[in-house]
Amino acid sequence: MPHKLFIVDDHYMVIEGIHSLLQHEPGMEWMGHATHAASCLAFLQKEQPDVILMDINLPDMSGIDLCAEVKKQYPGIFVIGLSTFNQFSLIEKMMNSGASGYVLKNATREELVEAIQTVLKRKTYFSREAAQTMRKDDTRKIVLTRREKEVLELIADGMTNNEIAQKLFISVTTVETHRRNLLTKFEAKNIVSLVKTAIQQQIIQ
Amino acid sequence: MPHKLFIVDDHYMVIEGIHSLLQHEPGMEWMGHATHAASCLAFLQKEQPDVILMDINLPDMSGIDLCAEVKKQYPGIFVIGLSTFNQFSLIEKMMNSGASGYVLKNATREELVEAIQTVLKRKTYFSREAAQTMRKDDTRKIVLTRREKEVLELIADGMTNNEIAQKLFISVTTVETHRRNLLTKFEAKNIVSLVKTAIQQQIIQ
DNA sequence: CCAAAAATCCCGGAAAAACAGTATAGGTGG
DNA sequence: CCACCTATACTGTTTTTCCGGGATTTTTGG
Repeated sequence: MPHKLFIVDDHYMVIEGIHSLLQHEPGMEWMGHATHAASCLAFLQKEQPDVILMDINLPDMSGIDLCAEVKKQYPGIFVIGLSTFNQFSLIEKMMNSGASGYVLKNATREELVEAIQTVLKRKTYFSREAAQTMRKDDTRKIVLTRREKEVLELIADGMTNNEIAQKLFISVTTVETHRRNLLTKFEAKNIVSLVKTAIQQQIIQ
Repeated sequence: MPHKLFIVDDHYMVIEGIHSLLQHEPGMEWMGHATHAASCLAFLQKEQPDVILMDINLPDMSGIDLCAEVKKQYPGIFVIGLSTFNQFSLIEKMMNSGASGYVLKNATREELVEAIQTVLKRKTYFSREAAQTMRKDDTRKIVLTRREKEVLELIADGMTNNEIAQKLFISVTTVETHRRNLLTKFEAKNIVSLVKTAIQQQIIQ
């Protein structure tokens, strides 16, 4: 029985490209595609593939959330994340949503085939460059509490400690403490450089 | 005589996808592809296409710089920018490098064909969403002087006015003046929010 | 239930940024 | 050649951040 494959990506040229790359691959059945999350979920109500290749940047929902939803409703489907971005934070979030693998869009046909075959064996697959990113992990993870992230976002919006205190109905000194803890966690010498690295590391937008 | 087409993109699936989408299009000859800037330039020394579809994110050089180089050496070749990102700054830079059009990667086959046909008539083409982005241009352009950008970068790295003054061999008060001018230009209430918008608008990295 | 983590709060002082107001030298382009 | 932009520089005041010390209460997970 051939393994059924489905792809979710908003780029027609990528869908067409993967279709073309895999069309002569034995043991794989092309079930079709969706260009957004909603149509993907609608399709799954009727038919279920064995593997979904899922882009992270979709117009209506992030691939990360879509993956979590799919795994919740259909735990048996294996999801492979597909993205241009070779970022630790993205790969990590995708895997936490239950994905079985992550493939960059510069993957070769061979990598694609290997990814699909590997996840079907209930193993995890990363394309070469993605695996490299996961290995080095030089930017060791900065973990913020809910409140700290909230305060950081307001700081990044240009609010002063005083304004933040009023907005959150807490004392200025508390805001000041959060600010100091943030500086320690980021090992930053001031808030400006902190905000820069927070944006670069996708901690805030 | 069919129009010769070449594509530069580091994503095999995109190359394959475009090839597949355009293979039955009459009047177009597929010349081949390159996955990085160097091999593109090498190819052009032997043969020249009429149109190049050029990705902006290449491993060895930005598509923006590659486009400028290609147009300098071969002004007769029409370049169409190709990218995931629908950002004003990118589209603008690509057009300033001499591109004739800009197509997002979510373009349909019809848009691709139209883009190629349009640029061959020496006209400019934008895919639907890219055109939208160019039209609204709500973030009216913030123009910084060379020195202001230099100072801004140092500020964003967490340096104080004093440190910057020493580094640039100018007075602290001069740095302070630059800082004030930056705040005025960005209409920001402090440097933190300024740095945030500067990163978002790709003015700094 | 209890320890750890998270969130809250306080003082005081030094350092830096923000704000207001001015000014001058040098280069560029119409 | 003259207006305009750019880069430079200064004085003084107010506001905000940064840093040194704490401390208490609430929440959460094993």
